[in-house]
Amino acid sequence: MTLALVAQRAGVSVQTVSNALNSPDLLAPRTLARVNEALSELDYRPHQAARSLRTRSSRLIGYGVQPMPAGVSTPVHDDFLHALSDSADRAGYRILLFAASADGEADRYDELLREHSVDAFVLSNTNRGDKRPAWLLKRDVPFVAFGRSWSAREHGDWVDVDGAHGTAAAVGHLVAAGHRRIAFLGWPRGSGVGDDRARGWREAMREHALPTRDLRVSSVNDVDAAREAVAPVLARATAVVAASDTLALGCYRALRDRDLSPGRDVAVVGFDDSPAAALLAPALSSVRQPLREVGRACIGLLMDRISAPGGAAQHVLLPPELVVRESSVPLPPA
Amino acid sequence: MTLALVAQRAGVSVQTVSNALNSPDLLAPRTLARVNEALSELDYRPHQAARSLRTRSSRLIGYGVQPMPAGVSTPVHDDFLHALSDSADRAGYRILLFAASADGEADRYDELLREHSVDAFVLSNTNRGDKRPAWLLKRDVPFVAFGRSWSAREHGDWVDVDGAHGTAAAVGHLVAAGHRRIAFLGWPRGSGVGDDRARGWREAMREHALPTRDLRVSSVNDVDAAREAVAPVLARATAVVAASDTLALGCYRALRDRDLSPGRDVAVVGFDDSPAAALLAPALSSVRQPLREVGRACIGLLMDRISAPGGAAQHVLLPPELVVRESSVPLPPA
DNA sequence: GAACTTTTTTGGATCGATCAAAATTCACCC
DNA sequence: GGGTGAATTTTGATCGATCCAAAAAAGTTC
Repeated sequence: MTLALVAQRAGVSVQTVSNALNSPDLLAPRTLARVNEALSELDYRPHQAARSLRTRSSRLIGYGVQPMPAGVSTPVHDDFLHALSDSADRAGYRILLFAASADGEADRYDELLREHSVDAFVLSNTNRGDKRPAWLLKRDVPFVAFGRSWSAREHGDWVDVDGAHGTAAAVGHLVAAGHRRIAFLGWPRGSGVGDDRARGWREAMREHALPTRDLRVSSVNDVDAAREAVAPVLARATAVVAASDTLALGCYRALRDRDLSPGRDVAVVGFDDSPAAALLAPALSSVRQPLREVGRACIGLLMDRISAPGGAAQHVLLPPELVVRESSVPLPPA
Repeated sequence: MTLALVAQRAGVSVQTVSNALNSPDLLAPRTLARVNEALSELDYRPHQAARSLRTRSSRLIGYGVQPMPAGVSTPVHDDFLHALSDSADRAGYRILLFAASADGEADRYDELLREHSVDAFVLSNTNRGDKRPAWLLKRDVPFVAFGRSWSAREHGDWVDVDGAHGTAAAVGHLVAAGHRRIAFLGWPRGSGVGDDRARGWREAMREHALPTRDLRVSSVNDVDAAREAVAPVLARATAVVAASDTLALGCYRALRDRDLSPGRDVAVVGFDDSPAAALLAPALSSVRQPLREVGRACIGLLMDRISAPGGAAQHVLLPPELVVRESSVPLPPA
């Protein structure tokens, strides 16, 4: 099934069929109709390799999957991948998956570019000191990062979830439920994401004229570490906002240690809405990242970048959504 | 960076360089060395589109991501995707991700084939009555399914996890710990995966000369449904093997309802080793699917199929691994 | 109806690799 | 030294779509 066959069938030249596909406004209406008929009768699809060779564009977007460090549950990004593929499809692009090394080596990226296998990249898990953005920027390769580059000076396009907005929403919700002493269980200072979530809590507390003194504790992202870290603050607080569901679970454990019940005695709100959140007893309130929208926005920015390579960097900050469950509302009398 | 440039630098013809890459044994050692030098000095990579156009093979494998029905936690297949990309890479292939509709419509698959965008497919989530295998088989399109086709007659290649082996291992482990009345909490009969897991339990019980009568209960894959379904059997059993972690969690709830403690009073083993399993209190023993190996095997079968399109169908059944945690061993005295 | 635009169609070249077959080089022997 | 056959390298054509420039057709104007 080639253009030539379609052309023969429609009684026109190959170029005319190509025009019918790529710039239909060049054709006389009568001709266009005839070609379109042949096109759909033969159910024609252009041969991607041929098109790609000529136009020097693969219409493929690279996405590197990193090996999951055992135990760390990546915020299920199935949803994200689906949204990414779906939006890309609509824009006439597809996603090329490749195995990226955990440390963000650029080799794989370089290889794909030299092979002309991809036109652009979507990055995720961009951590502080990630060399990929600068590397791509220098080479004028279109890319978007899911996760802003916290290392300030760089300015590539990115889409991110407004963590501060999420923790602030959690505080707002708890305040409305009557809480005043709301603690924050976060990660050690220094991680962009963690500091951002902490900020949301701090600012929201200030806005409600509530004290934050002695209400912030930190722990690495591990259930037992969090359980120990949060213990001392439980005497002073009636609610805890955690920077992740794992930390929130540590908080559950610490409460149980003191024969207190999450939700009933102390309200708890997590972050990420991992699959486990809904399954816990009591079910954990958590802040859900709008992964579908993130995927959509990534493709949107990428298309802008591809069509206007020199344009100013764009940033999209999406608000997450607080999912209220049993852990932050009084349980109904059984 | 084209073959022509490399050829010029090495002082040979274009074809010679191509041969150096594709059939190096055709070249005289001296020439090969010279070409290789030029090749690596210029850091040459073949233009995929050009290669693909000529060889009529994209070296891309299609994988359709389905939209995740909300709430149902897909067995985190991040790991699977990484293994898939990694193994594909090693075989000189890459993964093309596309958004597939939930109901397994073939349109998208057809489109990709007509565009020559992919050479083969990896299917996952093949449920009973899935039309994709038959469709691909009829068209002689190479594919592998993750998950055997339970609908008997079809014979495409597949890789699957031996569910029966997993539940049998759970039974063996429980028997070794002294349990004799071991119940099975499964899904309603009729699902291939569920019946397989049930069979493993039944056969292992028989092998250990243990009774199964009145020890099997079923429920849909929902925590609260499972909680109710498992209740009656708890009086008769000292251990429960569940067909999924969700069901196992329902069992936890049912035990708590009766003031019993999972692990201490009644042992519980789940299936899938979802991220939540390790986080529960007590941590849930569960059967882990070897997703890395599954991914590797999928690519292996696919390569065989591509090189020998007419060969007999191959099947790979991988044993899962029982991960023992607190829920199935006596807790150490605190 | 000639001269000049504007619109539509055509032929030929091109992207960069591989295939098939021809041309060259090499080794060996009489 | 030339002939034979094998090993090695080169030439020319091709995959299928798009770009370019120019030809053909249609439409305007005087």
